[in-house]
Amino acid sequence: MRERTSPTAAKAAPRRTAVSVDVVLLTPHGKTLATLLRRAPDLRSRERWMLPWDGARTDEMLENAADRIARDALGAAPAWLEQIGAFGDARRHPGEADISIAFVGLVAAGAPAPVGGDEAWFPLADIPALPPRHKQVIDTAFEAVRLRLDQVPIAFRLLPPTFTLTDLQGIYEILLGRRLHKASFRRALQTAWLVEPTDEWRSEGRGRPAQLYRFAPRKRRVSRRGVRFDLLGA
Amino acid sequence: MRERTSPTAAKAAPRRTAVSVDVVLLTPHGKTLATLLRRAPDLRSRERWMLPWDGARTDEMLENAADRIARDALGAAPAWLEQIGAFGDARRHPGEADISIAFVGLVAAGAPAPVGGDEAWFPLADIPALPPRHKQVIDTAFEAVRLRLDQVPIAFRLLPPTFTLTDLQGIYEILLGRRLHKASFRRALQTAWLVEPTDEWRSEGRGRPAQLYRFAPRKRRVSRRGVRFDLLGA
DNA sequence: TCAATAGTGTCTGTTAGACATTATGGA
DNA sequence: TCCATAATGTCTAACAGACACTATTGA
Repeated sequence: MRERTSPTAAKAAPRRTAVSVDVVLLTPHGKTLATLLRRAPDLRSRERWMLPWDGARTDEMLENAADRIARDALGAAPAWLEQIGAFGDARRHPGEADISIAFVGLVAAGAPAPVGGDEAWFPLADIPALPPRHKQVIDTAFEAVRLRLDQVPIAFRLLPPTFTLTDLQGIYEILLGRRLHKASFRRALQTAWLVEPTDEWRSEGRGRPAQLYRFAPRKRRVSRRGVRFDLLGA
Repeated sequence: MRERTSPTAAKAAPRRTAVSVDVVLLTPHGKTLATLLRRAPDLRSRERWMLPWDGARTDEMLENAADRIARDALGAAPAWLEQIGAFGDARRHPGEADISIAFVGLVAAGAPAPVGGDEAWFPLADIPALPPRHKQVIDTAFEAVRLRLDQVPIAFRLLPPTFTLTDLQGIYEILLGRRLHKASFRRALQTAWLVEPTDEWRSEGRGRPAQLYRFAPRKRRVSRRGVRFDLLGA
């Protein structure tokens, strides 16, 4: 057994640490997601990119800082914003932050490309070389979104206010990484009372036009489901 | 649309911030969970408690800091340890930390009571007045454990190496906050290949003795489940 | 007309929960 | 013996996935 430090030793004030707030913005992009990267000034004028970030301020809530950073990068507020954790290992950060507090933000499909030349959307499969900590943060962000998918209305934040059920299913397929069964998907959606039809239809090339729906949750699921034991890794 | 700051403005080094690492240790306690609190020295010699915590050090990974704090408080390593996020709102922290990075640790049932008089287990329903940020951290910790319950073998970390299936079901019922069906629970457990029986039995008062099992996952669940739409709150 | 996509009805295998029954110890 | 708990078999309703079919547009 280890020797135990006296509790009063822990009363010492925390040392001062360099802390950043880093934001992963995600938006649908074809059959995958894209994330917004900012050009990092580089003395050797190479192409270098990084996540939008800023130093944490003691006079500002972390959520507010993340929202500010996201608005600066996007020109608009993301449709959803949530913290995914603090990253404090030895991986390098572009601002030399000891600790980075990361947020993930969702942006509805069809967002305009960032106006300046300093930010751009990159498909997740085609991310350029990044500071190591940022690479880790992006991976964690995608995983966090996937894990919360059926508890939080994430998919609807990645779509405009009205959308087709095929659009919605496509988002779920991107996030889950696998195809879903169309009839089952719609049945589950119906019993969950999550969407309501509008009186508009959208024609997409050939084929029958699809009805547009809006997100309009009606019922509170009491979730009396059994245990699932979907345990991963050990 | 907001005026956008130049990207180079974000290149300024983050300011120095007081950061703490705070640990929520959880263990089963009757029909609920208990968390370990440490006595906070108070000048007016009132009873004041807080979570075990320490200042973050720049020469130490956050996970290592949490593990060290947990070992100091417990006298032993917790069976599981995971970060639950950074808390940086205005709520007061006992060390005046601007930002607290919180971890949750699981301790198997039957852990010995902490040796010194400075730490004690408190049932979740009976937590004394705490620094506001610590109250929030404990609530978040319990919620984080509940949400990860069917993705990570959390319940098994709250039990000793061998346990009865009734013990295991009890842990799930504590974490889910509702009763489960015994036969269904055992069927799901069987098809998941998560436990294997030992050749020991345990007699608990009257009734037939229960066979002891150990956690021994055999199969990797490929998880081809459909979407569930268990969306909460909006 | 054909091709392509939207949307739906039916069937079937799986599974969760209810219920009942047997098993096995202690009081 | 009686009681309490463990453990399991059977039935049924709910549901997910497969399949087929109709509907409706553009080319």
